[in-house]
Amino acid sequence: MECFTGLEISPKKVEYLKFLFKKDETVRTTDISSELNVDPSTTTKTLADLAAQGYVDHVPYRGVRLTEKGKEYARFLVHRHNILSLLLTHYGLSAKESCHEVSRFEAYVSRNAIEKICASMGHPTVSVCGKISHGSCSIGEHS
Amino acid sequence: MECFTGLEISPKKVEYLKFLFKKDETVRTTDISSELNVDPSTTTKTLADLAAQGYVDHVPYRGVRLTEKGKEYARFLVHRHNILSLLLTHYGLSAKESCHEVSRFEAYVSRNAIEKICASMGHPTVSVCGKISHGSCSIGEHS
DNA sequence: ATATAATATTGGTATTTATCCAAACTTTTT
DNA sequence: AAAAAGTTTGGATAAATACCAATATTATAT
Repeated sequence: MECFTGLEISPKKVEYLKFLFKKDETVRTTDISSELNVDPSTTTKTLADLAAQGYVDHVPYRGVRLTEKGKEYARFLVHRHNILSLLLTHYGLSAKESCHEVSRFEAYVSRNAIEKICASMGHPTVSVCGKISHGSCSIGEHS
Repeated sequence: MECFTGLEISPKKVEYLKFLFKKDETVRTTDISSELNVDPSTTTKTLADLAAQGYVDHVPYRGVRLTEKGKEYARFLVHRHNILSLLLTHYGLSAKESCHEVSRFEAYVSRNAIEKICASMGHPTVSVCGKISHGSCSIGEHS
């Protein structure tokens, strides 16, 4: 557990995992493709990478789902997105702007930074892109 | 003037321009290479790209310097770095951490966001990585 | 002023991330 | 079972980054 920096996967793969987390069930290649606006063959290939890294289980022609590791990681990814989006709204960006802005750079923000920002904000529970859970923070960890 | 989004150049090129801006004179390939820890041949090639995009003038075997466009752009790049670094220190990151963290994602933060953040902070004049000038903001523009 | 050293560029190659298309394959539907 | 829908494979491409070896240029030293 908790042995990740937040920088292990590429920007696009972050989107895949966040989507998978949101769906919380077995998802089909086409679902991902239409959500992310990429060719199904691109999805298949990306899924192969994510499976090789242990984030998803992919059964060809059947579907994908997050592994336990993938779930834990995706929980962090969503949390990071929410914290950063919330942060930007504190500086005059609209909810939509913040969310969009964050999507561009979130993959490069470390877990360490997010934990500090989150703590500094008092572990907020609501963001502009949805509720915030703290399962990936010090707080909320089943400790 | 001011017709850029802040997203026109890649992360590594941002570093080249910031360095060139800092030196503020003709710089040699080797200077850049040792600063950025890349092979001189890599520098030469990157410089060719930057020249093609109009940010630098490169005289082979002689050196590089920013064009006017490059200077204006680099001014923004430095400003962006400073604003973001300052921002992170407000959330419990040390100066060094902030600077390092920001270096990873700054290339993906838009000018629009920076202007809003800067305004929201009251156009601060000191950051953790140096003084902040506002030549790339609404404020400070010779208007 | 010329050999040598230092610096820079070119050409070739590689990796990572991301993407598409066409063809082949599997599953579902009719 | 045939057709349609969905998925995967194979082949290609592009951008960003980077290295090495070879070549070219400039500077230095004698």
